[in-house]
Amino acid sequence: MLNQSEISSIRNFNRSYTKLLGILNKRVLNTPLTWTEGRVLLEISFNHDKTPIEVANNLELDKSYTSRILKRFEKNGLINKSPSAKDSRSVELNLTTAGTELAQELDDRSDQQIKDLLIDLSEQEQKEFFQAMTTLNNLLFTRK
Amino acid sequence: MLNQSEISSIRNFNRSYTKLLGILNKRVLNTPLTWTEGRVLLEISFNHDKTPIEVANNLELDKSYTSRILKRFEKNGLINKSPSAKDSRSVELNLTTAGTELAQELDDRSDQQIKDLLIDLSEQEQKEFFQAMTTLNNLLFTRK
DNA sequence: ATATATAGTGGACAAAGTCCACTATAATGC
DNA sequence: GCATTATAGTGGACTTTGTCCACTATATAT
Repeated sequence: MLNQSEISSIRNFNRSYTKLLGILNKRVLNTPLTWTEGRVLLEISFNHDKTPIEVANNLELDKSYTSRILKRFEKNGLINKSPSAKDSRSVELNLTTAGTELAQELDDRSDQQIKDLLIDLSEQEQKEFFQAMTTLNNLLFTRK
Repeated sequence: MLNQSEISSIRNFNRSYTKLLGILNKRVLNTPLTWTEGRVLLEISFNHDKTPIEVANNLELDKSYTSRILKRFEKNGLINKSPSAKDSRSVELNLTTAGTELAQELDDRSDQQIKDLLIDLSEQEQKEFFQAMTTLNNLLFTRK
């Protein structure tokens, strides 16, 4: 088991990383979307005909809250809703051209943010960074 | 420079870790404090005679928001405010006995959360985890 | 056919945080 | 020393973000 000093270091890293993620996530640069809205838009972009409930479940959002976001998206011409063929209670969501473009922009910016974050690291350090992150990912998230 | 697949992996890790930190941070178990309130309490516990503005700056909180939290803390008997000797516009913050106890409890719980997180890892894996996190910390936060 | 579960929506509310204006005091530039 | 400018703390008003509940319509299970 890790000792007290190691635990403290982990908590310290978590504090720093919380702050960093907060900065990365906070109002994605130069777009009119909040972080959650951005996640919703990207979620819809991943595949066609996703339903509101799928979006809500995948992102662990309240369905009511999700409904309002989607309504806004529709109003702003980012998505369109069509009645579901399989389930007439439900609707299928798809990005409009404008929505697709915005999703692409978000995606590009998010990539760029990561690149900017690592810009000061040497090639070697970037490899180390990636290795270390992969290790954490495996230990924390990919087991069971 | 990292390639697209590596960038995607990093973004994926960040999403997972955002979620994990969100769970860890969300309403610290069995206490009446929100995450931000917890941070404020711990911040005050770090050393004596901290001023509100120091708390606000250190945690990057709005001073008005901080003021309200502190007012609540005082009302609930967690801290007391005494006029600053150095600057008569300001006050010095100190934990009461109850505040100290609660801060200790928060601290203990936060430690325990980390331990719980790692409980399923072997000794060897915990060492790897710590190593990897230390690497990230060094590369991201401890340079310059 | 009836009971139960689920999808989507909106009203009402709560929590968390921001912005602005104000008072009191401190620090700075002459 | 005096005028100007900056800073600490507070509260009002507001926004953003998210939660909870109730309701309608449809689907699924018995």
